[in-house]
Amino acid sequence: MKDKTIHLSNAEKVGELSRSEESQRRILLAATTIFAQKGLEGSRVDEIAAAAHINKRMIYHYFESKENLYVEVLRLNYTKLYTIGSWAMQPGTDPVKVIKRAIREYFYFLAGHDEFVRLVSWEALNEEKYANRVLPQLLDLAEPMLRDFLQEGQRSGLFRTNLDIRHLLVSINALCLSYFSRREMLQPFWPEDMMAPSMLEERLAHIEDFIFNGIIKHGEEKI
Amino acid sequence: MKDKTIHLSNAEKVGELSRSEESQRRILLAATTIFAQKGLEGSRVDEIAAAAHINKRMIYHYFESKENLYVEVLRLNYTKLYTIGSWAMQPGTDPVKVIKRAIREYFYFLAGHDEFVRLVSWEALNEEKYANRVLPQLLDLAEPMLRDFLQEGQRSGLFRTNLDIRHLLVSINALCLSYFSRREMLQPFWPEDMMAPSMLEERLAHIEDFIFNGIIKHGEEKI
Amino acid sequence: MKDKTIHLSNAEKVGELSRSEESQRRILLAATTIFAQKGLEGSRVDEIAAAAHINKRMIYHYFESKENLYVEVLRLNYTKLYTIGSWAMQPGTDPVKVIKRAIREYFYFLAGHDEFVRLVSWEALNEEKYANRVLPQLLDLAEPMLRDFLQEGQRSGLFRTNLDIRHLLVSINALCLSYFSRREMLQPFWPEDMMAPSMLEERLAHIEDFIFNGIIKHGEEKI
Amino acid sequence: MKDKTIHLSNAEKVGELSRSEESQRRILLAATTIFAQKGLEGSRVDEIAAAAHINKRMIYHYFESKENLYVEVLRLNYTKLYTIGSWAMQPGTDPVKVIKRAIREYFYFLAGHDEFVRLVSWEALNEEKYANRVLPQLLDLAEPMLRDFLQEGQRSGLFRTNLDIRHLLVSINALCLSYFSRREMLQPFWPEDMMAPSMLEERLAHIEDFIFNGIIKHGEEKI
DNA sequence: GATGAATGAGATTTCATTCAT
DNA sequence: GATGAATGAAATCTCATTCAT
Repeated sequence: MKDKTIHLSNAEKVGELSRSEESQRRILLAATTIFAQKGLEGSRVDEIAAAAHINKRMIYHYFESKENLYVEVLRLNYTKLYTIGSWAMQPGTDPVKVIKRAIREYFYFLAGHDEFVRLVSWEALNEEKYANRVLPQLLDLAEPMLRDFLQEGQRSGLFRTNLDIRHLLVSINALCLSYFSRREMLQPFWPEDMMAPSMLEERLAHIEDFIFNGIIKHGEEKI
Repeated sequence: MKDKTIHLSNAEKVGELSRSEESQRRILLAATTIFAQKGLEGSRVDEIAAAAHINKRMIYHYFESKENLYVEVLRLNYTKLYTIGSWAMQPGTDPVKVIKRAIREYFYFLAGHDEFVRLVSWEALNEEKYANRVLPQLLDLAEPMLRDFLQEGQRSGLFRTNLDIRHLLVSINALCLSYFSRREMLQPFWPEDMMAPSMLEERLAHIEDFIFNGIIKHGEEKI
Repeated sequence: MKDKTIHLSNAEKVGELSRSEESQRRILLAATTIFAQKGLEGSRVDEIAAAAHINKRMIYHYFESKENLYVEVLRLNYTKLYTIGSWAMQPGTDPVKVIKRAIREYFYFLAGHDEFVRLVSWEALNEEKYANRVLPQLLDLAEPMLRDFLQEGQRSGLFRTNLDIRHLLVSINALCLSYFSRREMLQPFWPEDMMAPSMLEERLAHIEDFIFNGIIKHGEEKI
Repeated sequence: MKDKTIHLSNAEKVGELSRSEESQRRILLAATTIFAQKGLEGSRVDEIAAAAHINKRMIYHYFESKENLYVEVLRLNYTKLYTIGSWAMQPGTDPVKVIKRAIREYFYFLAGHDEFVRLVSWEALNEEKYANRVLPQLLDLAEPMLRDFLQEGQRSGLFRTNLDIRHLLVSINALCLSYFSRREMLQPFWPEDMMAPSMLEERLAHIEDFIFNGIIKHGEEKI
């Protein structure tokens, strides 16, 4: 009951999950969907149990409380990004290509993981109360990776020297995330489904353009 | 009870509010604070009544339901932005200055209205369910203003011709808003209080820089 | 909600209780009966609400939790003994009469307050966990009274000098209380209803006999 | 499953217990501790299973229900007193010594068996509901023994003739038991740990003093 | 218009017990 | 005989809403 991470039983290290592990995974998946949709307060344990096809009692057996389950959902989903991250930030010869690739990976991760986008948004409103039980460990893991990646970008002379990396990261993140997190509101103004491949590529192109060029016609600057 | 907007009674058009109007205003202010903090689900009618120093029954008298009160809170706060907006988007001779000024106004509006930032974020997660009862009217009012403003920007040759205005608006909004909406998470990485005047100016400078220049050193582009 | 003691409202200092006070009193009376019967764990809030003819919600409104209600029940009932106590330990000329009178009062208090006997017994098993939230204040009030009473007893030469007052009190209490607290088990061995007046007098006589042939200096007996 | 007393299997009448018997004994011991501490309602089957290092299912296998297990715990522990009793009530030449010895044995049995003290107290509050499933048989066994013992006391002229034996037994029991059952409450008023050998002897001395200055015919004392 | 008391429906959590292996 | 997973019923507690004055 102490250690909530799911261990594979000896018998079946590969592939198959024990009955208990399978149940826990079902609960986590159902809870991810519902918490992402309705937030911690708005979600009902009954609903999660029904969606997981399991008796409500088992949720308390495995996760001790609704709140705790929520934290585990965060852990599971935040970890996914970390996993993608290690892949996305691989070095390469062309620094522009390297950064474009990282942004693309991140963007499509968000496109493919609506629950993640929403969980992150709930947590922003929760003042990261629950995420803070999970993030420190993940950041410890991710930080060296990210640091190397950024240093490489600077060394290669990609970033203008007067650019504050902190602000840059906040901004890139904002450009990617907001397309998804505000979708409900923006969709009416869009020519077609914002999740259509062409629209996604369009947004990504805009982001790249925006990042690499700014909005002003070159040669016309007079700031 | 149909029309929820507050009309001044004939007797006191100027300045003073009747007892009833005063109560309604107190409720709306208290509700703004609490809904902004905890969202619709997370807020308690009892808490709002206590904060408004009014009997809970009165909330139902004036607003009929918690949900309805929430919608009125949205209306009140969204209207504030509209009011600022008319001022921020005034034309001028220098198109760069005009747009910088608009961004600055918006940025400092957000800086000064944490409740607005949060209400907008809750609504994004609510799939704009409640905001949709309020936004159409406001957008009808705001749209011509915004359209004129953007056309002026394009006519003056400020925006690169291949720039999609929709994306541009989404991006500018994202760059401004995310600094505030993710503050809780970012603060630990910041050198000082993110709301300190110097930090706000720094962020604004970054946004302008970002918008007008992109991240790459000019002359080095090879995309 | 802070102060759980029941204050009479200004309007009706004498006799009548306000609606709210009446409800609280009904809850406390019902809870006394049920907690005395079944203990904290064994009692159901639903049952108490039904017995008090009130909505369950009000119990939480007035008392915040089942546990807290239990503590207030203890306070109410323990206070009764304190009230009796001030009357029972009045001084007099004949020390033997004085002490007999005190014992008689205590004994008949127990006889008439089965709930008290049981509440005290539950608390003994609860390791006085809840009583400890109540007793300190009551003991502070009762102590000087008791101290005077005992000193008077000693000054008058009633108690043998080698008698440990602490043990004496424990013993007198045990002799009185056990008749009631073990009644269920003893009744089968008794000739008639243990609560019948004659049986009560018989027990009291035994206790006096037992005590006075124990605590009095030999040669001074005049019972 | 009808007869809940534990029979030794033929194979191992002496010393060793079979696996099954060992399990049952472990359950009974764990259950004794926990039921004594928390009572029937307050104890959790899970907790007992954990304490007995056994699967919960086995408790149902051997004892059918929690309630039934509780009864068996009572049987086991009440039997202990009966066992001691036969030893404690041995006749002797000096009737005063005989009775003092019996009281001492009983007193130290209680001192050494906190679980017994508590189980007896829970049962008093349960109105002997569960004990009644166990006591009749034990009393049948114990009664002749006790009767002989008391008759011997009377024949030898130890008890004053006007003494009601029933009351006397209740009183002696109360004097011994209350020291332990009210310990939690009394301890603060005691000079040192109430279970310290010296304190126990002090209490026993008080009891004897109390009893013998009470029950013995005057003029015959020779303590 | 204003208030304090009350309520019913439903939320989270708990627990003795049983199934399947 | 033994085990881990599962369950249904019921407990405590919560909250938006309404009654009575």
